[in-house]
Amino acid sequence: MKTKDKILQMALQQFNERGIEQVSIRSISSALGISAGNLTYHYKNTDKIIYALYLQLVEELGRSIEQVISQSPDIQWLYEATAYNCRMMWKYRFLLIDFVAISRRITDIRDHFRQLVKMRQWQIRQAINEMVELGLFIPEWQEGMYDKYILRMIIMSDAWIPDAQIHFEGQEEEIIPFYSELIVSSIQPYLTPAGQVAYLAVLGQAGPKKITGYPGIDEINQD
Amino acid sequence: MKTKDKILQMALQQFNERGIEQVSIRSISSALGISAGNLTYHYKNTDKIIYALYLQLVEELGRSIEQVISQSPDIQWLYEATAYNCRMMWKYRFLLIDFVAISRRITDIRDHFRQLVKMRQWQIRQAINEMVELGLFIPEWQEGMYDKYILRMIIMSDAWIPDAQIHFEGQEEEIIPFYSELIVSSIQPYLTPAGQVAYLAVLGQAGPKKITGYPGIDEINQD
DNA sequence: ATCTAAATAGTACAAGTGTACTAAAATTGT
DNA sequence: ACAATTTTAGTACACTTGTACTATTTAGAT
Repeated sequence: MKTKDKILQMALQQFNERGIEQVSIRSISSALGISAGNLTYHYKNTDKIIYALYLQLVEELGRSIEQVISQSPDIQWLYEATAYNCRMMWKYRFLLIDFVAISRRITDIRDHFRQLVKMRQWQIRQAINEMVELGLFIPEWQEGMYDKYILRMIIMSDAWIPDAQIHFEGQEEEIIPFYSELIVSSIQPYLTPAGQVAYLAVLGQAGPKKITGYPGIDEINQD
Repeated sequence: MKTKDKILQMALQQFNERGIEQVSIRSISSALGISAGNLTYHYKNTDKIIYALYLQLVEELGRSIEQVISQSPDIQWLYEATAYNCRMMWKYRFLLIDFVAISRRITDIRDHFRQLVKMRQWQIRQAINEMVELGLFIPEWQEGMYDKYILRMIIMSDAWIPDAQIHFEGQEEEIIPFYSELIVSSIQPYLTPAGQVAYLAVLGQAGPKKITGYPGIDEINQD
């Protein structure tokens, strides 16, 4: 593996584990057993590394969109797209955890991200429109109803990561399925009876119906 | 005003404007025109200041809960409680923007916050149960439906701040009403017809029905 | 008025950071 | 084989940060 890739790999690991403030050119280089001078040859500073990793994330997200845009959307598709997105977000979670700080330092990222969100909004909107046609989603009975829903969904799809970081400790394997399902479950009240059936079928094969493991949930239901 | 309070005030301002990494004992003290040595006399380091500000937030949030817990919940109550929370969150927004970084540095905050979330979950659960009794919310027709909803709502009530920070620039006055309504609007599909009426009545007096201003929303609806 | 504690200023230090620079080593093309 | 380029190591510097410490001023109590 090229040094340049090894740097990105190690940087990603350290960013995710420690947060961006605790990672420096020296911490990465010493972990890799290379000199700091060598690292600065490849990446002038940590901001350049962050930017490179951001581009990686965008590319990986884009790849999923291409894959998925060909077929016509259904509940299964929605679930898988969400799960895939969650996995990618988790892989690059430091970006979302420190996103405001990062976007303050690297304004290119903020500008690009804004575009990305617009694209995602548009794509989800198209998918919902199609699924209304297909009789899976109920028609929009209040103006702006689905726009708001989409916005909440997009915010949620970034926000679960800080939440997971705070409330889960250790048990990493459970995190992705838990939050994937939590996010997808927000569609439930917008489904037609036919959509409900499809949703439950997907859930039946993919995940549990009851959320457990999240600290606090179980205690609520005891009484 | 006591120096100790002036420090907190200035620190809050700088934290919100620059993010925690860009604020130091020296930046605060020089802005106040006092010596760094003096500041360390009151607060040993920035972490102590952050913790003090966190306690302030918790106290202000708690005050709203007390006020509100006496009366029986309705849609109006839900809206006002949400708006009040949003205002408080925004006032201490740096805490939520950098929450993961902060909770890594000050583990007391993380532990306390976990408790706080549990409390909020429980309170919302009680309120929803009551509003189901009152015929405003539909009965829970799927196991765990409201638990998931509550969790999404709580995540959202912290997550809108980073989103606002990225997508809004300048126009601060619009932010709170916009996101308050976005959060509250998530209840809509869970309302009974009677609940709908109450919800629309509250909206009519408090905010616009259509979301505008959020970059991207308007473009979606052009076609 | 004086004694004591609180509050403030100022200085010094060790540690860490990005940056710039030089020189050696490795790789590549011809 | 050799020249040119890329890659690597190492060093030095200016800057910032938290921390510790001393000395001075201010305020309050008796």
